[in-house]
Order: sequence, then C-alpha cells, then structure tokens
Amino acid sequence: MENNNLENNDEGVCEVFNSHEDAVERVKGRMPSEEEYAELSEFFKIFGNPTRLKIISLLAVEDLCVCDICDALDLNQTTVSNQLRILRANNLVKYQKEGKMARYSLTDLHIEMIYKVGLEHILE
Amino acid sequence: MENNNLENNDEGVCEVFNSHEDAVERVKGRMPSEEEYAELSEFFKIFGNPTRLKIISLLAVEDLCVCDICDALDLNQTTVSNQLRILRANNLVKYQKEGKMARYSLTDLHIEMIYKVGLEHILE
DNA sequence: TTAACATATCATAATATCATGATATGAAAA
DNA sequence: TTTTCATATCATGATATTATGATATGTTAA
Repeated sequence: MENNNLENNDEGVCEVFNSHEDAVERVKGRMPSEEEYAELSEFFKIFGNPTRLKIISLLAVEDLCVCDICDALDLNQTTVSNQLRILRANNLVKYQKEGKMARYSLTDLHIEMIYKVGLEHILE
Repeated sequence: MENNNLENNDEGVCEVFNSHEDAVERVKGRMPSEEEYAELSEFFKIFGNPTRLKIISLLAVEDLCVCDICDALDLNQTTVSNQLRILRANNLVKYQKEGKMARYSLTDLHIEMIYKVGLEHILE
C-alpha cells in the first residue's frame, strides 16, 4: 500500500544488477500502452472458457445458428446465448438475422489463427 | 437440473430446422476432445490477465530476470513471481538459474505468435 | 557463520466469472 | 391476434482469480 507512485526501488530489488538497466530500457521502449494491454487481456480472456472455445471451434468449421450450436454442444440455450453475447461484445463473432434465426460466424481470420496456434501448442 | 443426460431436445430448441442436422454432424466431427478443450481454455486463460500479458510482451523482446521484469513493469516482486509461477506451470515461459538470478524466456514461438496476432486484432 | 539479496510460496480478502432459472423480445405460423 | 419458436437479457448463488502481505528458500558476499 505504501510508495505506490515511486519508482520500483522498494525493497532493494536487484540493485546490484545495474548492468540490466539497458535491457529494461529496451523492453520498456517496445511496450504497448496500458489501455492496449487491458484491451488485449480482455480479448484473450474470451478464449479462456471451454464453452466459448467450443463455440469458436465450431464456427471455425462453418457458420451456424444458435440452435445448431446448442445441439452440437449439448448445452441449453441460455448458456449458449449468454456466451454468444460475450463473444459478440468482444468482437470475436458476428451474426446476421435470417427470419427468427441468427446465423453466427467468426469476425475474422485472427480468431481462427489464435485458436489453431493454441491447439497446436497444447497438442505437441 | 432435469434431463441432463438426454439429447438436447429440451425446450424444443430449433426442432423445425432438421435441415441443419447435417451441419451439426459436420462440426461435431471436427471437435477436439473434452480434455483438449479444457487444456486449451486453461492455456488461453493465462493470456487473459494484464500483468501476465505484460510479462509475455517483455519476454517477446528479450529474456529477462525477475528483477528486470519488476523494474520494467513497476510491480512488486511477489506479484511478478506469482504470475511467473502461473506462466511456468502452464508452459508459457521457461527459465534457467544463473547464480541467485532466474533468467526467464518464452517457451516457444507459439506464445509470441498468439500475442502478436492478438495485438494485431485489437489494433485494427 | 551471518547478512543481504533474488526469488518462491502461502494465506486471504476483494473482485470477477460461471452456468442457469426466470423472463422478455420479436418473428412467423396458425 | 394468439401461439409457438428462436433468441436475448436479467438476476444470482457458487466458484475462481486477483494482488499482496507475511514468510520461506537458497545463493553469494562479508
């Protein structure tokens, strides 16, 4: 709680290693803004839930309506609809209404890429 | 709570659209296992925290010791060390001891790729 | 050895997220 | 114009995650 706005020389952390100062400056120079970190972590958080991930994985194969997603995942409509809302709010999926149906698809290729690279990572 | 182990014809969800049955079968055929979904969502969850994301972004530039990370992020050692533990436990970073120091780096290119594709996504 | 330092672990209160029941909306069929 | 159906929203208890203070471990220097 104390010295929040001071530089981080709190408990003498790594004082000895002044030789690393230049490394610290280099990496600090390439950091996104606080807002970008916040937005990016919110974005990744969406992938961090099995139900949403399942929905993403289905839509990576083909576009589907809500009832198809419920059917494929054996989940009730409330759960799917709630997660779709979160996916929409965070710009991972888009949809178009077709009569009383809503046909969902992934927003862009980034979503599919991230899903696939992640899957590759855990499978090896 | 009722009929948990029944197929999903609960509240008559999308009965009309039997024409979608084939789409449902197609996407179901390409689904990873329940365990893989669980593991993958745990993996992505790690990216879903600003502090961890910051650490990842630093290590995407160059390898750093714990104190450098504290310094660059202006965070106390406990916070950084705890998040490093989570990153380690989930195989996103590795480290080697050098005397009393621990030098951390990203486990592999997947981590960097996911970070960069995500950043690209939110920046456009 | 003792001291100082870099890092790791544990415990916890504050906060966030989850799945789901209840309910609302809005479109097409009857 | 009432029903039915597909979807969306709201409210909530159960659970998970967060940052951090307190403390432990292990390494080097004195």
